[in-house]
Amino acid sequence: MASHGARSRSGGRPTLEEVAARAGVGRGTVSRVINGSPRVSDATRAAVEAAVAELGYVPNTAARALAANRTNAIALVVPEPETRFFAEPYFSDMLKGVGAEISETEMQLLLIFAGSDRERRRLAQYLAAHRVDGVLLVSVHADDPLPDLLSQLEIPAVISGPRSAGETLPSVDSDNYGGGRSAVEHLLAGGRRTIAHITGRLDVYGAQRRVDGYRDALRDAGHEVDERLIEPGDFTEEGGRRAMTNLLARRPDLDAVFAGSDVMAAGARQVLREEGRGIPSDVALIGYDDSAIARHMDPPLTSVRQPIEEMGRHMIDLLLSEIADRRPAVSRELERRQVVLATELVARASS
Amino acid sequence: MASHGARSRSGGRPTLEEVAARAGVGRGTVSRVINGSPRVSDATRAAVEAAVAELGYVPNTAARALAANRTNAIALVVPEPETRFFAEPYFSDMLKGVGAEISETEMQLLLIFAGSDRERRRLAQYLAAHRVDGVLLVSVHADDPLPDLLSQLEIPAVISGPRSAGETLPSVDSDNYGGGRSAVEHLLAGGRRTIAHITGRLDVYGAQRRVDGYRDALRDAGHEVDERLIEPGDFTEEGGRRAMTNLLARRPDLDAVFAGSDVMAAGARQVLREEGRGIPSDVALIGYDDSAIARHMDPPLTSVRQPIEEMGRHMIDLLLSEIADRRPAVSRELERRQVVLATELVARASS
DNA sequence: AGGTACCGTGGGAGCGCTCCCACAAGTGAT
DNA sequence: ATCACTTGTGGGAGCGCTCCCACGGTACCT
Repeated sequence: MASHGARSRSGGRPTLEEVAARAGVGRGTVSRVINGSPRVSDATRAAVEAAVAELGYVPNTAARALAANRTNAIALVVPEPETRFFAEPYFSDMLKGVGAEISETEMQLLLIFAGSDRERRRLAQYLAAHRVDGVLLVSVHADDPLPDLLSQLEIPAVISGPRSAGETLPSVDSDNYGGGRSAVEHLLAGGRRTIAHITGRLDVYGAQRRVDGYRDALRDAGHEVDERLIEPGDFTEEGGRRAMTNLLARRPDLDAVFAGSDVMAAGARQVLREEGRGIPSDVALIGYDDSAIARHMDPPLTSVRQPIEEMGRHMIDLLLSEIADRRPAVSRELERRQVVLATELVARASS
Repeated sequence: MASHGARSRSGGRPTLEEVAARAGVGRGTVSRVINGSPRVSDATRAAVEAAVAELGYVPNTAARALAANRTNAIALVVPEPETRFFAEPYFSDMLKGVGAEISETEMQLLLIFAGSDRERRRLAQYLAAHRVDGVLLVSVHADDPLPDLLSQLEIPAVISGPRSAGETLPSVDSDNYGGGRSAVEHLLAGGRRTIAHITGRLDVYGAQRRVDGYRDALRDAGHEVDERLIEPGDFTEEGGRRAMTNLLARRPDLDAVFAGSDVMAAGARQVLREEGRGIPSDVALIGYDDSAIARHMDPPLTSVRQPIEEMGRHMIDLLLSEIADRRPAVSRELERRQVVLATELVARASS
């Protein structure tokens, strides 16, 4: 009676204390059972579990987070203006993988958009407040300050697509090099000889790797690499058009084009059509991503598929283990954790 | 010295108490400033704000949630197996709108997948624990138990796409009726007379409304509605193929098709091609959603665009106001809060 | 002058947990 | 029988806030 009375603000939900009373044990014991500690006798554990079931007890996350100084939440940070990430199927597929994997755990997934400067500042505050146990970073640019901020704050993070060959953060990526190779090898196998490449934005490491794959595949097949056959694009349809136009001007004799994305392939296709080149009769065309566009293009577009959903799963796995065995930053920098998943060439009528 | 010593588990971040000490005021006063209470003198407020800035103070969310019994979080619940929602551009666009709007606030966005039974049970627990202040429900089926669970738990919720004309939950929708009408009116204006309709899944209210719009547009133009021109689809490409085949068998004289989705239109297009019907020379084709498929189809597909991003924004707005002015459920059932946004017909070469 | 009304402010109590110390009881070696 | 562990358990203290009561100070009435 000394206090202002039970505020009972929790909407009548049972607390640890009540479960303890019901089970005839102490608070600590219930906590131990809830958290799966082995230091509890079987009989006691059973009694507590019964009480939990009878009362329909659900732990209060906020109290837990406050007392234990962890949040049980991880953030997926989306650099929104990067439309590439929002492009189908990348975004939804990755989310599917992430969602599936995380729902196996007690963790909750926070979605944070870091597009505008305002949002970036908010995110920085957010991270400074340690409101998440870990961060999933997707499609980060080479010069993005976010990764550094994260390691400075010592927040575990996993990146999709390393920023460079020397990436220090754990990362999950698809085999862009192999994907590029397989596209070229497929075209060579189809008898093509003059194969052009429309690259993605070259400040994206994955796009560089695709170019590397393109080059090596040609070399390994005994072809010389003509730099005039490589034209930079920017992942957009318009960029694809422009690149295709330039390529045709420089090497009108080309008989195949490997585009660094389906969207750019769509742009290239338009130009080829306008120029009266048949696909695949005159020019074979290959895209990258295996998006809806590829399936519905006319002719249907051969494309390199990335296991994006699986990448999402791996990212969560990596991040969780990163959170679990946090050890001194020193030893962690030594063991690089990089996962690379294989791509798959989906052959269709365009090649 | 009586205690186990300062645990200092918060990673050295400043607390309210420290800010108070620095500013030379009490804890309560700092709290008032942080929460924008008007009951603080200007001088005090300035002092506190200075201290906050100097110390780089960021409030601890968990402590706040625990003390105030609210979470400052809202959940976006995604019924994952509903591939329709995951279809481009629906998902990413809505997320863009939701993300943009929520980043204007202090709220955080949780993404929860409720596909499998396991996930559903987890969600129920989650909600029972009142771990979010409100819920955004997308693409809910007429028989989904979730909405009832939410109102039972008295958790504010907003639904995208009402389940029926008598929807009791606040909802945001696009004008499916008007969209259906505009498609048909466009075809009529183009001189088409025998207009077929491939519907979406009719257990989706929006799909029904599109049919209603189709019917009324024909009637209002003085045409009779031939039920043989209406064929149920299921939003899939294969469903579109099947429906188109049936329609051609029944009414080989049709000169236009309004498909309830772009994907179904893509299926219909294949069949029309196979049957040697020219698009739009013999048969005009219209889709719905204005997805990437529509833009890249050959010929480019006329389609009805929904302002999905805007819908996302409105959903957040509705939900926040719902959370803000929580009042007795009785009075809230009376005032239905339903927002309907206009669609836009995007004319392309297929019609 | 005394009363009444409000400010603005300080700080106690408590939110529901986890952490950890203390302690009883049991086990085995000496 | 004594000592040293180990195992299971209870409960105090504290996490960093919000809520709300209490209280001194003004301002305005009668």
